[in-house]
Amino acid sequence: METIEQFLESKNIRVTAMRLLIYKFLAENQVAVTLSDIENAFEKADRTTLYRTIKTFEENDIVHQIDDGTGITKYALCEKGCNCEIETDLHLHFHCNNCNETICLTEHKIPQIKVPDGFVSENVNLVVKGICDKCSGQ
Amino acid sequence: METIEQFLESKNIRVTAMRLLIYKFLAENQVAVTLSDIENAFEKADRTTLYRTIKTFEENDIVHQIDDGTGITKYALCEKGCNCEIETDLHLHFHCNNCNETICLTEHKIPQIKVPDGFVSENVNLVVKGICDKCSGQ
DNA sequence: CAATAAATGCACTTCCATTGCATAGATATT
DNA sequence: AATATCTATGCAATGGAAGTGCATTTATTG
Ligand SMILES: [Mn+2]
Ligand SMILES: [Mn+2]
Ligand SMILES: [Zn+2]
Ligand SMILES: [Zn+2]
Repeated sequence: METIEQFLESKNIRVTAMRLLIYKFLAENQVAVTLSDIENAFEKADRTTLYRTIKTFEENDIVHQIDDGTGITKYALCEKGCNCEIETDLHLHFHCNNCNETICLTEHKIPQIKVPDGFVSENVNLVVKGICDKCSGQ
Repeated sequence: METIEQFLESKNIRVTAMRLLIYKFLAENQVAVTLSDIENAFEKADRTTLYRTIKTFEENDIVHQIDDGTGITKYALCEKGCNCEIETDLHLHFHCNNCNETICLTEHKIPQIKVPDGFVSENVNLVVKGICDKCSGQ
């Protein structure tokens, strides 16, 4: 069982208190979070530090960015076995129009999309909007 | 053959010089344009007017908004027969990582996307990124 | 023509993302 | 251990795009 410390070191990222806290925060949240969400969770920390921490994570394929169409960038931990380095994030994202939460549907891979002749598809962003299970359920 | 004037009137939009110019500009461009693109094309006009014109078009299903992941909203004319009022834009969009242009692939409809139980899909945003025909071709 | 309504232009605001630079903290080197 | 070196953090400022309030111009109506 790999600790977070070991995991970060394996990515050649220095272990700091802040990074551990933010990593744990992301791990606790099953939904994608905004920078403001992180900011609210760590009011003592500076916004820039949080921003740069998440960028460091992103550059090292620890988190992936999600553009769910709200205009605010969201972030979520990559799955364990994900190969962000090689291929881009292939699962789809769901944005709830009711509670405004965005979640990774990591089980749901994006289908192969046909593009016209002459076009080369490199990656695909697929966001489904609607009502999430928590909001639709009773 | 319907003129632009008649078309705007059919949508209960007053015909103004500015609106005609912007409509023509959109019709000339086969690619999706940003507000800045329009601004550059009409340097004499005020940004707010351009902004509000495009919003008016959007509200009346003359143009649709495209979020291609660049962070900058783009707009394109709706197809003639499109039923924006009823269903959301169902075709996919292609963003070229080389020339940065985004185009509507109106022929390519978005496939039915399965979502997990409890989730309700209301609409889907699908953007394929890669290399466009102009950039890949020789 | 007067009264009314809509479109335009200017200024300003808000929100989020991003950067420069100074400082604190950690690592490496002697 | 002391110093030099590098990295992470914090603060302040910037930039870009979207959006709004209000005055003015322009069009429409009676
Ligand atoms: Mn995801
Ligand atoms: Mn389109
Ligand atoms: Zn919900
Ligand atoms: Zn291209």
